[in-house]
Amino acid sequence: MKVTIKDIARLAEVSTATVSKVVNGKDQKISSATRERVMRIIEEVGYVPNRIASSMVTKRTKTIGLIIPDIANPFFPELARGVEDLANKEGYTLILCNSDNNLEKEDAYIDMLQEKMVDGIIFTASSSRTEVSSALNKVRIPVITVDRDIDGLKSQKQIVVNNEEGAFDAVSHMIECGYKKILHISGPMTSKPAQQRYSGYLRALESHKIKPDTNHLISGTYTGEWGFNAVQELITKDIKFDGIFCGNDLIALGALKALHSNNIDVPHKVGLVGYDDIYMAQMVSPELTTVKQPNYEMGYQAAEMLVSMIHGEEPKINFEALKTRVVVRGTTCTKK
Amino acid sequence: MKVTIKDIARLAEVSTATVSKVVNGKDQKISSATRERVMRIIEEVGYVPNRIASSMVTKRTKTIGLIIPDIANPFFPELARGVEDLANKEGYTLILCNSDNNLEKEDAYIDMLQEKMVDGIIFTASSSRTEVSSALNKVRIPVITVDRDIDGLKSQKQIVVNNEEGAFDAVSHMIECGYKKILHISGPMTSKPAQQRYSGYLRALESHKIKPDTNHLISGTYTGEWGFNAVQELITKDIKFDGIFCGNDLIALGALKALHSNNIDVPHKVGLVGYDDIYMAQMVSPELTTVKQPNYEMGYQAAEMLVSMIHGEEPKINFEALKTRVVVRGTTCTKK
DNA sequence: GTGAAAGCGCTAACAC
DNA sequence: GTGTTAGCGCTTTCAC
Repeated sequence: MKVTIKDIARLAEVSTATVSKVVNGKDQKISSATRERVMRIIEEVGYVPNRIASSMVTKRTKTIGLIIPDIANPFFPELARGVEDLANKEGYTLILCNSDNNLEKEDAYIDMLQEKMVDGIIFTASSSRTEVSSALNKVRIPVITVDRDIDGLKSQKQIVVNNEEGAFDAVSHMIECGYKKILHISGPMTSKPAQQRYSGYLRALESHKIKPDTNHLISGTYTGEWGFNAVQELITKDIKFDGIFCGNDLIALGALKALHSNNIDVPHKVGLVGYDDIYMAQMVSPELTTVKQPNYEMGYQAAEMLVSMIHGEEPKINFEALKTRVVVRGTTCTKK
Repeated sequence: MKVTIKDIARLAEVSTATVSKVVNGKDQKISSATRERVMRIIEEVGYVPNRIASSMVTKRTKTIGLIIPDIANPFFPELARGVEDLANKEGYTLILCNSDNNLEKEDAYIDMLQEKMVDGIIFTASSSRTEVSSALNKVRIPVITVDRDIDGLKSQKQIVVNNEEGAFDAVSHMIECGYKKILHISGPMTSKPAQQRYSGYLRALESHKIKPDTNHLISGTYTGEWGFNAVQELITKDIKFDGIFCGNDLIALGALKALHSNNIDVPHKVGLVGYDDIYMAQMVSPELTTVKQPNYEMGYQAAEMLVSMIHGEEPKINFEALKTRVVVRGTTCTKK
């Protein structure tokens, strides 16, 4: 039989109220004699407070939910880690949900998290979500969206990165290196970041007076396989290019592999730039030039914002667009 | 104000017991007229059942905890994904905890998970854990250890892979390719898997009558940086080798990078084998020969086992050692 | 088929 | 400083 606060109270010959106070550190008014006695008993019998029961009365579970497409996608572990670190620091616990970019799964998780009475939700909407669902709309707890904003989500708080600018900087860098025919292998164009990176790419070309190629945009999925296949096809179809700006690092790594297997010299014949700066970007050779996304920070700051909302503080900022940075490594310049 | 089961009962002019039954599908004995009325009201007012309150009485939270060293380490996302998939399928929710290989953090999480009344825990012990802590010992809910077993954990159920055999197979493969001086760059030798892989490595050499080099074992951490540095040092110190068996893929990828930057031809001059078969192993060129760890399956099966224990079924097996498989790719053979 | 009522383990207001 | 007590929202037994 589980030992409860009543057992401790009985054994220590105090009331449950007293035990509750010492367990929760609200023991300024408890004499140190009783405090110590209570603590000794707790230790002796191995009492574990039931936070579920506390939650019943406090209306706080000290739990937050994180909904992402897929933790196995290298973009998300760091984000998740950032969230968990802040959560842990603030005494919160993290429920992890993988939506697989599936709207129904997303909605099911949103409902479930609310049933479990989480105090708030951090949410990376799937790339296919274009508008607010009814599940999302009836949420009455704080929600922060990360990386991808959702049109029409009322009183929305969000953490995003400046994708347009990041892409602009990356492509400008490529142009300055001297690459002339730069294509863009992107992720699914339904996703906001993909759209934004694409506009940044276009703006960079424009501002350098370069007219984009007819076939400049090749859109697919955010995977290494896609990057590999896209480049293979380019080569098969004999489409010319001397630079590729990729929608993310996975695509770029796949592209790099395809370039290598076709004996195309990177960076001398073709320049290659990714996006995200995942761990692996530095583990290939040549190392991948990419746009550093502050993934960990996004998670951490989102959690920070969420916790402050949970505590009832209106966050100073509703919208934080974190800065990206082009990290020049071995797949660009050294040039030509 | 939150709407509760009482509100629904009042609005539908039934008792809370009836509402409870329809919400939980125990409505065989409820007339379809009332059932539908109740469901309509629930829908109309947007009632969300409070599972915390149910948990109070059912003593079930339908939540499991997962403690791993670090979700940002590429080994764990797949494992976590496997756990979450099974959990979700069975109606469980996953709490994610990163221990950073820190025993205190681990113990704190163990306590916390119990306070939150999770129904069970899946646990990858940190590489520094050599014995059962008191926190771990007073756990009264099902625990499954994954990947790393813990000496002395009573009534332990575990999922591990056969590390010794995996290493044996990998090194045998290298020998058969013709590599003669094969070194082992390992992770921390305090960790069980590291020890087991090392014995597999030794056994393979022995069984092929090869005497290990004086400097054959170079142990460090499970990171790409370590692999890179280890190889650099080997080269600086002018230690000869024509094969490296690495403790994991990260180390191998780092090693590959160092080999490339020193213009050492892989696989013709040096053969290289990793361990784990992380996603990135196929994204480098040449693609990495490695030992496939069924990470996803480990997570999935661990969760399966855990759920069956939660349901009170003694699992048929207490100990499941999953098979590994050598995946021959571009960093070995093609030989010499 | 449906409802009344007890109680899960805890906190917080208030009394003493 | 410490105790009494009324719930928190739900499930479940048992009676009708």
